[in-house]
Amino acid sequence: MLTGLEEKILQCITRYITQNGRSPTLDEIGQLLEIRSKGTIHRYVKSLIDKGHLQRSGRNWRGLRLAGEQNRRLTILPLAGRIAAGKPIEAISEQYEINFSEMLLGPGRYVLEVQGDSMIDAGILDGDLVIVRETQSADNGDIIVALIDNNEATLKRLRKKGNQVELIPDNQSMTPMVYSADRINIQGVVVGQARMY
Amino acid sequence: MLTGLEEKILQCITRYITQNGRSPTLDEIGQLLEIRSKGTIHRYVKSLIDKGHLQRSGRNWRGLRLAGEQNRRLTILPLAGRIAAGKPIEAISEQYEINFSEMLLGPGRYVLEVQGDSMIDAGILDGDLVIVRETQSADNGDIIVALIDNNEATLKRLRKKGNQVELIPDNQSMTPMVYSADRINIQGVVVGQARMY
DNA sequence: ATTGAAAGTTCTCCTAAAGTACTCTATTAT
DNA sequence: ATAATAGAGTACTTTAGGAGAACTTTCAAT
Repeated sequence: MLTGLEEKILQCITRYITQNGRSPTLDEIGQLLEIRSKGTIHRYVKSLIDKGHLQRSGRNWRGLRLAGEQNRRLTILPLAGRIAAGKPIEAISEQYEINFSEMLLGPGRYVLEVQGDSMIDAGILDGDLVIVRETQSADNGDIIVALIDNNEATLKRLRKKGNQVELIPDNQSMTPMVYSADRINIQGVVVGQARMY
Repeated sequence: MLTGLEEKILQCITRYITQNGRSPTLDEIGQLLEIRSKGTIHRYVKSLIDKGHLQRSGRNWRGLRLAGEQNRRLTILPLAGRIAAGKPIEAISEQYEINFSEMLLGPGRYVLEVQGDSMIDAGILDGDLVIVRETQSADNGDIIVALIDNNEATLKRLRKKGNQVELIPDNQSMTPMVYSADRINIQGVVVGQARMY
């Protein structure tokens, strides 16, 4: 069981690591928590290590690590709230976090850079990255990487119709194409999309 | 676990190699990092080699190579190629990788969930996540989180016009709004966007 | 093949910053 | 009253990072 201060310090360290990618020094913890004495901080950090919530890697400075499962938090960002036009940011209660590792770290994931506007109405623009999960099967409505006649690859939304397969571009100016099922090879389904500015 | 300088040197070498196709000399690293003593550089390059992040190929000059990137793999995915409607996937030469950590792990990053369609033409849809870097300043054309009259928060594209600030929705059905600069508070700029299916 | 400049290696010395180990004190709940 | 919690502070040890001298190795120009 953690005492109040231990709890505060652990939260502080977790937050610092997710934001800065490395652990804080004792003094930095002290500054954030407005505690002047690093001896005090050290005492509680030590007890957190003893209790198994933290690890010290070697004797380096900034060598604190979260123990156990919390290592994966590297790809977690704080979800600060929702933003809508014309309203204040709606703060999300408590510390809700958004974890990108599900999207990124599963097996068989790879990234494709999208060329062209065929999925523009789905918010997938020219130059965007899509994260694809390798699979041979997909459901209606999934956005898939399809290989046509073992020749052309394309990114489209899937609709199966009996023995036929419809590949639907999310772009009003383009028309769906229908193929017999044996001409289409599903290579993967899109599980995520990202863009960097 | 890398120390601050080790991290800096590793980044410096990585950048140099990607830009110039060969590794830098110790002195060049020193110049880039403003460290006069190549003995110091050598010490840390050596420890990076010992830790498995770098390799030395033979004893040539400029013989450094990047090695085991396990640490960074968390946010790195293979970039398999480009995909365009109607064409085979254009394989990307060599093993190019896409690193999400720049976008995700910088200081002061947080995530907002977008509500509404005001940025739909920029490919930011209702429900998308935007990764925001906290800052008070932004450039024209940046997508920013703006606080209006310390009251309403909104996600818009920025255009400064002298003493006035224009907040432009990327949505044809909505009109830009103009404010005097002192009513607008920039809270951050959007550095990334992501969507999970 | 020789040679000299450039690059890499090894070493010592130094300082500032960070971590550790204490003691002393105050507050609070049982 | 006592134990647990929390804070301040002092003294000490260890580590990170930097400078630079002296040395060896590599490589290209002669």
